[in-house]
Amino acid sequence: MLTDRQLLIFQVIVDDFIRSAQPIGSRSLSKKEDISFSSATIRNDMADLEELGFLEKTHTSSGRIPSEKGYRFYVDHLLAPQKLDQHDMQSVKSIFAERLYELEKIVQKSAKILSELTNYTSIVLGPAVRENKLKKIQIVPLNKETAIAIIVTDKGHVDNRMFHLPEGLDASDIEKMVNILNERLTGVPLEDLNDKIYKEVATLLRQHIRNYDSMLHAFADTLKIPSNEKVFFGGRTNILSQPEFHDIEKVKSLLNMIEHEKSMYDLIRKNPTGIHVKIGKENKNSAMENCSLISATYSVGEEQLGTIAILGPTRMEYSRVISLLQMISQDLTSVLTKLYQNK
Amino acid sequence: MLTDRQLLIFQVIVDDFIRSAQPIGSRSLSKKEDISFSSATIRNDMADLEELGFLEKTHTSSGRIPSEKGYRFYVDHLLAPQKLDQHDMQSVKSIFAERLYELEKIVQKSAKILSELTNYTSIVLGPAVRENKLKKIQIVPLNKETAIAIIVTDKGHVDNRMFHLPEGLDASDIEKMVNILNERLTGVPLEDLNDKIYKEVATLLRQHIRNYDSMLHAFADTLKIPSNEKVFFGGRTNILSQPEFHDIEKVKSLLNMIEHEKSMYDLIRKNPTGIHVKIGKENKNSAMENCSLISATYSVGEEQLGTIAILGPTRMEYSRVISLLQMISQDLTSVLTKLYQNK
DNA sequence: TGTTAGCACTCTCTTATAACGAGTGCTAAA
DNA sequence: TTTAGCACTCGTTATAAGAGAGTGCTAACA
Repeated sequence: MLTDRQLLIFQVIVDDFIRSAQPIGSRSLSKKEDISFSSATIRNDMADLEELGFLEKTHTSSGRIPSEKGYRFYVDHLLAPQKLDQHDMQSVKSIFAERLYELEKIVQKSAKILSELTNYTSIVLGPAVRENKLKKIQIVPLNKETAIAIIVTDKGHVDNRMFHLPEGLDASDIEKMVNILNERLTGVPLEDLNDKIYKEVATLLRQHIRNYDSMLHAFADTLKIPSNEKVFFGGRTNILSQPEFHDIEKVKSLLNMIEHEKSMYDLIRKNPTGIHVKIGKENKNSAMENCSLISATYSVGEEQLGTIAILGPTRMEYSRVISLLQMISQDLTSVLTKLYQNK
Repeated sequence: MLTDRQLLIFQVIVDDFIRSAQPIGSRSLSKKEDISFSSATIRNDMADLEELGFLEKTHTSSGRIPSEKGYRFYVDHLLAPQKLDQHDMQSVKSIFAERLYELEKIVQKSAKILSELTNYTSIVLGPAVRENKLKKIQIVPLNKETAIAIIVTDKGHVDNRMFHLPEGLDASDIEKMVNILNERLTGVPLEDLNDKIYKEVATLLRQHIRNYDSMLHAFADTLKIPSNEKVFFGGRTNILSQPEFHDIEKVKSLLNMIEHEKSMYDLIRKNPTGIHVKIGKENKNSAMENCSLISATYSVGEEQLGTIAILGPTRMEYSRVISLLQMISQDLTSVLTKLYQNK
């Protein structure tokens, strides 16, 4: 469909625009090293590329910029897997240099490094806790009225909830309850805990514990609240240094969206394993019209754990960002697998 | 020093500027309802007020705006304690409407409501965990190599750290250790834990536990890391809707500063009990030159727990914000005291 | 037939100029 | 002491002109 020359021209336009953020015209293109045809020839090809929907003009007599369709084509067909340079490699490796045992810390540091390297905003979803399996439950009474339930999962996540203690309960009741819960619920995924408690543990509890009913409800209720999966950000305001966002009005809705963690979470969560690129309006979100989102998943063994993503302008350094994400997600996966695979 | 008329003029100028963000001149002032003198008279008084440093001009023939010194005078001497309107009152009360047991949740909700009411940025410091006292320690082994230490404090704060298990340790060792730790350390403030362990618990541990040395170190090391006190924000980007921050370059450093939680923490932490107003350069921070920070503390009983603050432009609604903070900090204090005072 | 040179035209951006409006300081009169 | 009047200042807005970078189209060229 496209001639080699058209491909070359298109590639040079995209690369140049990603660098400069300025529309590029036939005359300046013709002066480039890699290009040996006249500006008129280039103009003809540009007209063709525009007709195909790969290029756009900002006004009738301006240079061309890539369209969303153009970026899509660029990402799908023209992206040579680029090698990261020395500095990028080192920075990524530095994430794992310290001995960090806590998943959250590793994930947080990844977000920070990633945003510093790219000058875009990074978003990292912590592991999906709901699918973690219960390792241990503990109940610590604080005073006569309240207690804290502490839940530890097999992946080392710790969650805690305060709840109201019914009256007339003594320490031995709580101890019994904790024992029963641990005996019966260890290994159960967190999302199924509530169900399981009512179906399998309730009758057992009834036999051993006074005031079983109100205690069970108070406790089970706190389990219902989904533990909010954590979202970590790096460089939330990096977007401000991109020239396309120099207008406050344009940034506002975007920054608001970034601040609202829940919506970012929803945006990224559902991805299947692998690297995904969403360009401009492909993100079904008006605040992100001029943004692209590149995401990668990380896992422990076969089990997909979380997602790591970069949010930047559509004019993003796709090649480099993809390489970076690929590398980090691989490293994360292998480190975490080593840490948590062996039961 | 100042005549009544000058005071009146000054007050009207400040109030008007806080509303409109526009410099105000003698002629428009003279048209105001409360004012019955000619523009020339006002001009003379304005000149005096400027000479005293309370007013400034943006250029030679512009109207006047309050100077920082002016705001300071306004806050110190002209601020009538204003009653909050119905809507504000209700919103504040709504923070405590739900039965929230967890301190963090309450504090988080306060930040949210506060930023929504004021359209400024709210910053709330969670309780100073370091001063909490140990209620219970628990160690949950995850696998052969790692374990999680869980620390519960008397204020219901839960902290957890992963650490490396030395080899050749079995379950009974850990159990013994936990028992000893709980026996000896309950009631000790978190910040003293590390010290106390080496001084008082070490010898005891040595007698009962194999491999005592490496275990103790691994464990005590994780305690050393100060639990980062949490900072909650509301309306991080609200500042963008203030006209004085329409210029991206001006906002950038400010937003960066807000994103860097540590520096915000340091900015607010040290305040003594009560309400404090820092205007413009009184905040020793160049990014906050054009901002004011109003902060209030909240407590449990006599013990000061945390701080709640509002960051806005120097042109802030001082009166209303102060009233709001006063009210929230009182309510927070009384609710939390009720929750945690009774041991 | 594909490529190139030339030319008229378009649109943005910058710069200069003038007019307007809100404000000021000063002087003199009430 | 207060007020009216007046000349002056400075930012803002509107308008016009010119430069610069680009385009599309036509005609010549290899």
